[in-house]
Amino acid sequence: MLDERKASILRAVVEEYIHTAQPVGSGHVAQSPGVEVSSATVRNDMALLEQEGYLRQPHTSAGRVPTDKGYRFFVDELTGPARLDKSSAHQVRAFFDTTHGALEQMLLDTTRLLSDLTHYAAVVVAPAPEAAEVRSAHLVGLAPSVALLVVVLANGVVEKRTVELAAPATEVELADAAAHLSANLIGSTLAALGTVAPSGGPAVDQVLVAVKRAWASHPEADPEQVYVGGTARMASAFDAVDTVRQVLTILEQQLVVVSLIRDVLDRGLQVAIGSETGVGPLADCSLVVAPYLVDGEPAGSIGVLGPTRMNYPQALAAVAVVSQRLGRRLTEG
Amino acid sequence: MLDERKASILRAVVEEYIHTAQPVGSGHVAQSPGVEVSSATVRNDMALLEQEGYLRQPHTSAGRVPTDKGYRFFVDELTGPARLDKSSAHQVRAFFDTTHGALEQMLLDTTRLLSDLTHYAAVVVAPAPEAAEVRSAHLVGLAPSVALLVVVLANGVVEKRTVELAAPATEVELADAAAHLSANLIGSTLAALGTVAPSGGPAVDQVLVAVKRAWASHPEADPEQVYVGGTARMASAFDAVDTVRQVLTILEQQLVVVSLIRDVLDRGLQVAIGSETGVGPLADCSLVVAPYLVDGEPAGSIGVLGPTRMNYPQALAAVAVVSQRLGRRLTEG
DNA sequence: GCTGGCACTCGGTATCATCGAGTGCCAGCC
DNA sequence: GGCTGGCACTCGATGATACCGAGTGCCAGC
Repeated sequence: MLDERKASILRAVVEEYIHTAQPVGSGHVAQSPGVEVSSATVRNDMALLEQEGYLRQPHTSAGRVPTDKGYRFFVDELTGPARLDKSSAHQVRAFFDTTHGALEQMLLDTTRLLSDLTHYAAVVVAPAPEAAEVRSAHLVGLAPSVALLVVVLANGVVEKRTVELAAPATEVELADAAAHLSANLIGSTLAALGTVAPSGGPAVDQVLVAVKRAWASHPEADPEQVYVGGTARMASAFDAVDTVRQVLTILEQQLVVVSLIRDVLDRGLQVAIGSETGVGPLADCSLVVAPYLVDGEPAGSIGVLGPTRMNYPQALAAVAVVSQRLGRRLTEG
Repeated sequence: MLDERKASILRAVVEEYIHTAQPVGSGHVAQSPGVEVSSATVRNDMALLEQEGYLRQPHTSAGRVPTDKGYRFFVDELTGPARLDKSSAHQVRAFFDTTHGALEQMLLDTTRLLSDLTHYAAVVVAPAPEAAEVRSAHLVGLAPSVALLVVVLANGVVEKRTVELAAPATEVELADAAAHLSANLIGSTLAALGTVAPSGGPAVDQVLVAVKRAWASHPEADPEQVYVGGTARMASAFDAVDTVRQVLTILEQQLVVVSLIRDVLDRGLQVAIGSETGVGPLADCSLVVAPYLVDGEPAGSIGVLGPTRMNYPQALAAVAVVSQRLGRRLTEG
């Protein structure tokens, strides 16, 4: 696609621009290691690279800046699998060795870790509760005809739903219904809730119907819990306050974030660059994502959001390592 | 403290500055309703107001800007209890009439509501779990010597702790321990957990000891859950991207936010202006807070964080109304 | 004690020249 | 043919200069 020299020149432009955030001129590129030709030759090639859409000139007679396509080529072809530097690797290890407590807290802390590693904003999508095995189910009365369904999953997550009963139920009836639910659900996933058979007793069945209805009406009360951290980093990444505002607005919409990440993963990508995200306000942002596996199955995903001129090798390495360690940690339980 | 005319002039400066974000000159003030003197007189008074610390001149021969002390006087003496405008009041009512589902989601949505009403960032501190009555307690085995303590509170909150057992326990032993806990806790608060007496059986007692230890080591795994919303609004409030970054950094530190709010309330204040917050990076921010009552008892608090030149009457009204409605909604259950 | 008048300040804006990094192009060299 | 040095050109950034006007402090007078 690109001959070797053009590729080297593109690499030099991208790396320099990531470093300085200033348009890169032919002189600098000619002096880069890996480029052994004169600035005039570089100029010719840069003009071609611009024609082919890899580079862009902010103004006539300024240096060149990579386009999304340029970054894409850099990420796909010019960047090998990178390793985390020593201190970062140590930081990751220390984090997963010492982290403790509830899953939710760990996931939130993981956004901090990722953000510290990369200096960009970080997101962590929690494991889908549907995938985990049920360990126990309880029904607790809160008011005469309001109960709370509490389901404990094997990974330590607790799911709950408010259940509005058609008629008041006694503690005993609730306990019977819970026992029936437990008997049918333990060992399978929450998805099996829809197919639980009636138990026989009318009072208990009334409760079961209400439980099913409560579940069906909010199957995803946590539509896919997502944790966001390091948003303040976005303010360092851009100097236009309006860009910052737009990006923050996106990050506040959990639904958008989740579907964005899912979409990127569904396309088989690790990185979405600028307009590839499909989200207008993120035109100047790139997203690096990775799923994490629990018990060998994809459970959730993590990601890093930064400016398009992000340090891709570093971000990719950080996301890869953290997703792997997080998966391992959650598999251990 | 300030004679009537000076107060009127200060009011005019504050209101104008809140509106335009530009230093206010004597000419504009003289034309304001409520000020019936010439600009020369206004100038004299403004010089005095500056000497006394209510106003500040960004540069010689520019207009005046209120100081923290100026805002403080405005808030304390010049601003009566304001009412929410019609559409906002309607928005609040509609929100609390239609909101449903889990407490957590409601509190998160409340930050959206407050942020929409005021156009500033909003925080909601959840009710302290210690205060709520226990409705049921369960112990679920996750691994041979790991169990999960799940406690359902009367307000629908579910508290959980991972419990590391000294020795493996059977399902029956866990159930016995849970029954013992339930018997001792139901009707009182979680604080009573520390004083639960042994049950007699050694296997069960082993579990009880582990439960107490788990609770004691993370009494506040949710140190005081806090929800933050509308952070993107901070990017509209300031034009220095660095100020935005600093404020966001603060908002990301839940502990800081919680203690800040608590501190303000402890001082008996509704509003903390600029340096009154005691947090350096918030020198250009003001915080408007209010507690909300559940069953007549202070349960949690809500707040709005904006620039010092915020619309105080509006923010105070919004916070007052929302805290009241939220408390009522949570009291109903 | 308030006001109109006046000299003064000084930040913001516009104009203009300069500078220099960077470009495109071309003739010449290997 | 392809690379290179050279050259004229572009144009954003920087800085000097002037100007404008909103705003001030002060003072004499009503």
